[in-house]
Amino acid sequence: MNSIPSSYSNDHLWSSSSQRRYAASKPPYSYISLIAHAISNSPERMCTLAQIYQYIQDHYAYYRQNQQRWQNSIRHSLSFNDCFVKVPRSADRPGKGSYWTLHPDSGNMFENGCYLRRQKRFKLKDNKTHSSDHTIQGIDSSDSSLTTSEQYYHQYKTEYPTEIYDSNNNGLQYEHNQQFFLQQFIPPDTFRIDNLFNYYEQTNSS
DNA sequence: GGTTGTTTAAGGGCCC
DNA sequence: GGGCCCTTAAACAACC
Repeated sequence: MNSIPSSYSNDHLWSSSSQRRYAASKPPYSYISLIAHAISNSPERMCTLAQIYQYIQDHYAYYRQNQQRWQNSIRHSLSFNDCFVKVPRSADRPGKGSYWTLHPDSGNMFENGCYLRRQKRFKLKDNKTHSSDHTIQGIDSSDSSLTTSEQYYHQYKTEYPTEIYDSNNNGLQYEHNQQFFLQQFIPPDTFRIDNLFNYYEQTNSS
Protein backbone atom coordinates (compact mmCIF):
# COMPACT_ATOMS: atom_id res chain seq x y z
CA MET A 1 0.00 0.00 0.00
CA ASN A 2 1.36 3.37 -0.90
CA SER A 3 1.40 6.36 1.32
CA ILE A 4 1.23 9.99 0.44
CA PRO A 5 4.65 11.63 0.40
CA SER A 6 5.35 14.12 3.11
CA SER A 7 5.44 17.00 0.68
CA TYR A 8 1.77 17.61 1.21
CA SER A 9 1.40 16.19 4.65
CA ASN A 10 2.26 19.67 5.96
CA ASP A 11 3.52 18.12 9.16
CA HIS A 12 6.58 20.29 8.92
CA LEU A 13 4.34 23.27 9.43
CA TRP A 14 3.41 22.06 12.88
CA SER A 15 5.90 22.73 15.63
CA SER A 16 7.07 19.96 17.94
CA SER A 17 5.41 21.73 20.84
CA SER A 18 2.12 21.03 19.09
CA GLN A 19 1.46 24.69 18.65
CA ARG A 20 0.70 25.87 15.17
CA ARG A 21 3.14 28.39 13.84
CA TYR A 22 1.70 28.50 10.38
CA ALA A 23 -1.66 27.62 9.03
CA ALA A 24 -1.25 24.53 6.85
CA SER A 25 -2.08 25.19 3.25
CA LYS A 26 -5.02 23.49 1.63
CA PRO A 27 -3.94 20.50 -0.44
CA PRO A 28 -4.67 20.79 -4.17
CA TYR A 29 -7.15 17.93 -4.11
CA SER A 30 -10.90 17.92 -4.17
CA TYR A 31 -12.77 16.07 -1.47
CA ILE A 32 -13.73 13.48 -4.04
CA SER A 33 -10.12 12.74 -4.89
CA LEU A 34 -9.20 12.59 -1.20
CA ILE A 35 -11.97 10.10 -0.53
CA ALA A 36 -11.01 8.04 -3.54
CA HIS A 37 -7.42 8.05 -2.38
CA ALA A 38 -8.35 6.96 1.12
CA ILE A 39 -10.41 4.09 -0.26
CA SER A 40 -7.73 3.07 -2.75
CA ASN A 41 -5.15 2.91 0.01
CA SER A 42 -7.23 0.80 2.35
CA PRO A 43 -6.42 -2.92 2.39
CA GLU A 44 -9.90 -3.97 1.27
CA ARG A 45 -10.53 -0.98 -0.96
CA MET A 46 -13.29 0.22 1.28
CA CYS A 47 -13.43 2.50 4.32
CA THR A 48 -15.85 3.62 6.96
CA LEU A 49 -16.56 7.31 7.23
CA ALA A 50 -14.41 7.49 10.34
CA GLN A 51 -11.53 5.82 8.52
CA ILE A 52 -11.81 8.34 5.71
CA TYR A 53 -11.72 11.17 8.23
CA GLN A 54 -8.69 9.64 9.90
CA TYR A 55 -6.84 9.07 6.67
CA ILE A 56 -7.29 12.66 5.57
CA GLN A 57 -6.26 14.08 8.93
CA ASP A 58 -3.25 11.78 9.11
CA HIS A 59 -1.95 12.96 5.78
CA TYR A 60 -2.98 16.59 5.67
CA ALA A 61 -2.45 18.95 8.59
CA TYR A 62 -4.84 21.39 6.99
CA TYR A 63 -7.69 19.06 7.79
CA ARG A 64 -6.86 18.91 11.48
CA GLN A 65 -8.71 22.17 11.82
CA ASN A 66 -12.26 23.22 11.07
CA GLN A 67 -13.28 19.58 11.20
CA GLN A 68 -16.99 20.22 11.24
CA ARG A 69 -16.79 22.08 7.97
CA TRP A 70 -14.82 19.63 5.84
CA GLN A 71 -16.30 16.51 7.41
CA ASN A 72 -19.75 17.72 6.45
CA SER A 73 -18.43 18.17 2.92
CA ILE A 74 -17.01 14.65 2.95
CA ARG A 75 -20.37 13.22 3.97
CA HIS A 76 -22.09 15.25 1.30
CA SER A 77 -19.62 14.05 -1.35
CA LEU A 78 -20.14 10.42 -0.38
CA SER A 79 -23.90 10.66 -0.55
CA PHE A 80 -24.19 12.88 -3.57
CA ASN A 81 -21.67 11.31 -5.94
CA ASP A 82 -22.50 8.10 -7.74
CA CYS A 83 -18.85 7.13 -7.83
CA PHE A 84 -19.05 6.21 -4.16
CA VAL A 85 -20.95 3.10 -3.17
CA LYS A 86 -22.14 2.25 0.30
CA VAL A 87 -21.46 -1.31 1.44
CA PRO A 88 -23.38 -2.33 4.57
CA ARG A 89 -21.47 -4.04 7.33
CA SER A 90 -21.74 -7.78 7.55
CA ALA A 91 -23.01 -9.42 10.72
CA ASP A 92 -19.54 -10.30 11.94
CA ARG A 93 -18.33 -6.74 11.60
CA PRO A 94 -20.59 -4.72 13.85
CA GLY A 95 -20.02 -1.04 14.29
CA LYS A 96 -21.16 2.37 13.36
CA GLY A 97 -21.84 3.33 9.79
CA SER A 98 -21.38 1.49 6.54
CA TYR A 99 -18.31 0.93 4.44
CA TRP A 100 -17.75 3.06 1.37
CA THR A 101 -16.05 1.96 -1.79
CA LEU A 102 -15.58 3.19 -5.35
CA HIS A 103 -18.12 2.25 -7.94
CA PRO A 104 -16.47 -0.29 -10.25
CA ASP A 105 -17.55 1.67 -13.30
CA SER A 106 -16.17 4.95 -12.07
CA GLY A 107 -12.75 4.05 -13.46
CA ASN A 108 -10.02 6.60 -13.21
CA MET A 109 -11.81 9.89 -12.61
CA PHE A 110 -8.59 11.89 -12.52
CA GLU A 111 -6.83 10.66 -15.60
CA ASN A 112 -6.36 14.24 -16.70
CA GLY A 113 -4.00 14.67 -13.74
CA CYS A 114 -6.16 17.32 -12.13
CA TYR A 115 -7.37 16.39 -8.67
CA LEU A 116 -9.34 19.56 -8.09
CA ARG A 117 -11.87 19.09 -10.81
CA ARG A 118 -12.85 16.05 -12.81
CA GLN A 119 -13.34 16.38 -16.52
CA LYS A 120 -16.71 14.82 -16.13
CA ARG A 121 -18.64 13.75 -13.12
CA PHE A 122 -19.35 10.04 -12.87
CA LYS A 123 -23.08 9.49 -13.10
CA LEU A 124 -25.05 6.33 -13.56
CA LYS A 125 -27.35 6.36 -16.53
CA ASP A 126 -30.64 5.52 -14.92
CA ASN A 127 -29.91 7.22 -11.63
CA LYS A 128 -30.56 3.97 -9.82
CA THR A 129 -27.59 4.46 -7.60
CA HIS A 130 -28.52 7.79 -6.16
CA SER A 131 -29.19 8.05 -2.47
CA SER A 132 -29.82 4.82 -0.64
CA ASP A 133 -30.62 2.95 -3.83
CA HIS A 134 -26.97 2.53 -4.66
CA THR A 135 -26.25 0.51 -1.58
CA ILE A 136 -24.67 -2.83 -2.34
CA GLN A 137 -26.37 -5.15 0.05
CA GLY A 138 -24.41 -6.99 2.68
CA ILE A 139 -21.38 -8.97 1.70
CA ASP A 140 -21.49 -12.52 2.88
CA SER A 141 -18.19 -12.52 4.67
CA SER A 142 -18.87 -16.00 5.97
CA ASP A 143 -17.57 -17.35 2.69
CA SER A 144 -13.90 -17.09 3.50
CA SER A 145 -12.92 -18.71 0.22
CA LEU A 146 -13.68 -15.48 -1.57
CA THR A 147 -11.81 -12.23 -1.30
CA THR A 148 -13.78 -9.14 -0.46
CA SER A 149 -13.61 -8.07 -4.06
CA GLU A 150 -14.94 -11.41 -5.22
CA GLN A 151 -17.72 -11.31 -2.64
CA TYR A 152 -18.55 -7.84 -3.78
CA TYR A 153 -18.56 -8.99 -7.38
CA HIS A 154 -21.03 -11.78 -6.71
CA GLN A 155 -23.28 -9.29 -4.97
CA TYR A 156 -22.78 -6.72 -7.68
CA LYS A 157 -23.70 -9.03 -10.52
CA THR A 158 -26.95 -9.72 -8.72
CA GLU A 159 -27.66 -6.04 -8.31
CA TYR A 160 -26.53 -5.00 -11.79
CA PRO A 161 -26.69 -8.07 -14.01
CA THR A 162 -26.93 -6.14 -17.27
CA GLU A 163 -23.84 -4.14 -16.43
CA ILE A 164 -21.80 -7.24 -15.78
CA TYR A 165 -23.08 -9.69 -18.33
CA ASP A 166 -22.91 -9.14 -22.04
CA SER A 167 -25.96 -8.00 -23.96
CA ASN A 168 -27.04 -11.60 -24.55
CA ASN A 169 -26.66 -12.35 -20.87
CA ASN A 170 -24.46 -15.19 -21.92
CA GLY A 171 -23.26 -17.19 -18.96
CA LEU A 172 -20.12 -18.12 -20.82
CA GLN A 173 -19.06 -14.56 -20.35
CA TYR A 174 -18.99 -15.00 -16.59
CA GLU A 175 -15.28 -15.57 -16.14
CA HIS A 176 -14.40 -12.85 -18.56
CA ASN A 177 -16.72 -10.42 -16.89
CA GLN A 178 -15.58 -11.35 -13.43
CA GLN A 179 -12.04 -10.61 -14.49
CA PHE A 180 -13.19 -7.38 -16.03
CA PHE A 181 -14.97 -6.42 -12.85
CA LEU A 182 -12.02 -7.18 -10.64
CA GLN A 183 -9.79 -5.13 -12.89
CA GLN A 184 -12.18 -2.25 -12.49
CA PHE A 185 -12.52 -2.75 -8.77
CA ILE A 186 -8.78 -3.09 -8.25
CA PRO A 187 -7.33 -1.14 -11.12
CA PRO A 188 -3.90 -2.01 -12.46
CA ASP A 189 -1.23 -0.33 -10.38
CA THR A 190 -0.37 2.02 -13.17
CA PHE A 191 -3.74 3.67 -12.98
CA ARG A 192 -4.37 3.49 -9.27
CA ILE A 193 -5.17 6.89 -7.87
CA ASP A 194 -2.51 6.63 -5.20
CA ASN A 195 0.14 6.20 -7.85
CA LEU A 196 -1.26 9.15 -9.70
CA PHE A 197 -1.05 11.13 -6.46
CA ASN A 198 2.54 10.03 -6.00
CA TYR A 199 3.39 10.99 -9.53
CA TYR A 200 1.87 14.40 -8.99
CA GLU A 201 3.76 14.87 -5.73
CA GLN A 202 7.06 13.83 -7.24
CA THR A 203 6.71 16.05 -10.26
CA ASN A 204 5.81 19.03 -8.12
CA SER A 205 8.23 18.57 -5.23
CA SER A 206 11.38 19.26 -7.17
C1' DG B 1 -26.12 12.64 22.51
C1' DG B 2 -22.94 11.94 19.03
C1' DT B 3 -22.27 10.01 14.59
C1' DT B 4 -23.73 8.81 10.10
C1' DG B 5 -26.25 9.56 5.96
C1' DT B 6 -29.47 12.27 2.89
C1' DT B 7 -31.11 16.23 0.84
C1' DT B 8 -31.52 21.03 -0.48
C1' DA B 9 -29.66 25.39 -1.41
C1' DA B 10 -26.40 28.93 -2.57
C1' DG B 11 -22.25 30.66 -4.39
C1' DG B 12 -17.72 30.48 -6.81
C1' DG B 13 -14.82 28.90 -10.54
C1' DC B 14 -13.95 26.76 -14.94
C1' DC B 15 -15.01 25.67 -19.69
C1' DC B 16 -17.46 25.88 -24.13
C1' DG C 1 -24.17 33.35 -20.52
C1' DG C 2 -25.18 28.79 -19.39
C1' DG C 3 -23.90 24.37 -17.84
C1' DC C 4 -21.21 21.76 -14.95
C1' DC C 5 -18.33 20.74 -10.97
C1' DC C 6 -17.05 21.72 -6.38
C1' DT C 7 -17.48 23.62 -1.72
C1' DT C 8 -19.93 25.01 2.18
C1' DA C 9 -23.85 25.36 5.11
C1' DA C 10 -27.81 23.69 7.13
C1' DA C 11 -31.72 20.85 8.35
C1' DC C 12 -33.32 16.54 9.28
C1' DA C 13 -33.77 11.48 10.11
C1' DA C 14 -31.85 7.18 11.48
C1' DC C 15 -28.71 4.65 13.98
C1' DC C 16 -25.51 3.17 17.79
